[in-house]
Amino acid sequence: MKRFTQGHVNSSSAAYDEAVVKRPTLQDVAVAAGVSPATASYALRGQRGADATVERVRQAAERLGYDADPIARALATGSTGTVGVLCGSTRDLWQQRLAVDLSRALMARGRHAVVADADGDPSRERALLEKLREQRPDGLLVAPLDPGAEHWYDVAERFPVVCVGERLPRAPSAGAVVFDNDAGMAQVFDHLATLGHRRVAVVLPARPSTPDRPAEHLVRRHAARVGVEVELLRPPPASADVTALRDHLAASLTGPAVGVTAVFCLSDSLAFAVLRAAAVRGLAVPGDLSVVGFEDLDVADLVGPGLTTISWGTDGVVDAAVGQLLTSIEGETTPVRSTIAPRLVVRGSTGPRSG
Amino acid sequence: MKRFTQGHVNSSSAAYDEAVVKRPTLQDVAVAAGVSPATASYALRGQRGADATVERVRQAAERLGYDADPIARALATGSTGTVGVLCGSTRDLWQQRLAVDLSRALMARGRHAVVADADGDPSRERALLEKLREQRPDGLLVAPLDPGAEHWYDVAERFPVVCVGERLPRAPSAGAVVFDNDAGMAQVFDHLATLGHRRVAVVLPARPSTPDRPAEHLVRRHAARVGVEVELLRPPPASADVTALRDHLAASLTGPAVGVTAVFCLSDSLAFAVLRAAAVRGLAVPGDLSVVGFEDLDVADLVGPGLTTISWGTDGVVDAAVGQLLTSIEGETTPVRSTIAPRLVVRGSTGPRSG
DNA sequence: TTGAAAGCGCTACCAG
DNA sequence: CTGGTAGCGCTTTCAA
Repeated sequence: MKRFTQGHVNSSSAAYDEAVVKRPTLQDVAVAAGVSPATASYALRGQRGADATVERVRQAAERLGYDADPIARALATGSTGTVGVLCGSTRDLWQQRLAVDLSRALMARGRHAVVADADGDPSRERALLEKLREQRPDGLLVAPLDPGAEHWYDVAERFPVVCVGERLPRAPSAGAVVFDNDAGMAQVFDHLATLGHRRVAVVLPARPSTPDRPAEHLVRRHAARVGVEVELLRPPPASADVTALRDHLAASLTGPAVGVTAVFCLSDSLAFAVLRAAAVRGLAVPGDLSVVGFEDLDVADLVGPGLTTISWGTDGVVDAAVGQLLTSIEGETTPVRSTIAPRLVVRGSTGPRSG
Repeated sequence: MKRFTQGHVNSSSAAYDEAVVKRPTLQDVAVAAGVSPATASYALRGQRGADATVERVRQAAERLGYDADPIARALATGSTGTVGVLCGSTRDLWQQRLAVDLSRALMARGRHAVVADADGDPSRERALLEKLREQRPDGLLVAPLDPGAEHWYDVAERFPVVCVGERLPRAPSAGAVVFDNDAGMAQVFDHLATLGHRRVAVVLPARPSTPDRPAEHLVRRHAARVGVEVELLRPPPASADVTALRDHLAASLTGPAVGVTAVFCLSDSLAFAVLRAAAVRGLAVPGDLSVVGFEDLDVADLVGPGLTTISWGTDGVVDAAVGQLLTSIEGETTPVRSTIAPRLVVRGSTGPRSG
């Protein structure tokens, strides 16, 4: 068994344990190649050196199975290659997907992500932000629970930050990837109005502090434009629990939202909850109730049936976010905004009380 | 704007830019507290020192807003606090969930995860493993694409490794969290047989190299036990694409699997594909076809309808995996095995050609 | 109980 | 084109 040691040499009788081989260092490579550490360092990074020397160093490194210690490199250069990803809640399938996709994209670009999940709790969001900062990331990608919070300002002043799905009003220096909600809602309301729906419920995600005024405003404007009556539903943040949320919505369906023929949800996870609520109430979807989601998860074609959604092209979001962040890390200072365009995916929604 | 610098002091005219404040170091704290760096270091970690001294150092640190640089600490101690998580494919919703849950659990335990996703490609699995190793993680958590691959041996010899969902036959020193497939399949076949199904198709996940003999064997044994005839379906690895997989299975439904009344899928993602295939063929689920999944995703209650599943308690998996890994990192050398027990979740599956 | 000093492995300056 | 060397910020030994 050949095992490289890490850490202090004094840990156990390492030097005398033939099973333990010290991991080769740049020093070792330099000696093996008959050059100085400096030369070896430059050579391996292709920064300078005569071709012959570079080749010799490369061979030596290869032979020893050397590769640079990223920790030591990070300490020397001050850049860790790490990007912090902070999610509001990976219970939300869209964010879950976002988190893994961002990880993958970052790794493909030679960096690595450290994902933190606030799990719906704003105070945890704050704490995790602190933890991520301590890791000295090169930048931060956030899908905030509470975009209006004060702490984003400090963070954005110290690290390149790109925010996904929102703007950070308190942190003008942060980049952002936002959805063209205006266009998306236009499509949804046009669709519903065309089908003949006159009264629709709109389910807004709960916000820990700042209620989502802009979204609310857009909803009202578009509803008015196409002449449909809206009933705003705001399930409390507490109902992150699946059944609690379902029951809350089921109650709404017999209360404030009684008689609506369509429900427009501002996230797919909310749409799922509405589908569950409809099942509880014995309402057929899309027969009795048309349900529209505002994302487009892979499973959207299976649930329901007939969940119509807005697709925002996740790939575009990931590319834009990672792209922005990396240029920002590489020195660009002016914050950028990318906007993602919507595309309506109709899956068998119908007009009111038809089949 | 007050921005801490990272990296070499010589980068730009840092010293003369009043907007830039150098992040406080242990040295600074030591000076402020009137002690040596060594004393400060010990004091902050509560390792030694007179109470008064410790308190003084604490105050100084607090006042300066100091917190230790994890990079420097990692270099000095040889332990990075990082755990590599390598997933076979986060396209699979179960693994996607696993990845984020592991990240969360690790962070809660004071470490952080770097997740890599092989995305269904065994050669990428190998490459990513290499990348993760270079990060000098304290340990590795893997959900392998190809458990039989050679490279697991080397890795397991050099790092604490815990494998979830499988054993690594080539790496006896690795820990494992496995599912009690025997019990799970017993439940599934009992269930189907009780409902009166006589002929069921079983969809096995494609393996890049080693075909999953043990699973196949279990299937045959349990099928024989309850007297049902099985038709094994192995969609090719190439059909990772959603529609390709669906079409492949739809073809099977009119080919080898014609006339089956139930389909048992060894993962929920496969079950989803079967549901799509059934839709293509115009088969009602669970009326014409009962579908059983071998995981229990959160959305399982919505798809279908009536997807019966085996629940493996994700929390248990995560706890076991992280627990094993951390004790292994902390010095325990003997590999552990945890086994997760199954629980059948029946959602409206029916007997053959009934309603 | 405290401190001086030697690393950890690499990068980058500056001189040769 | 190359090499000495001074850090990066922390931990840990060993002596006081």
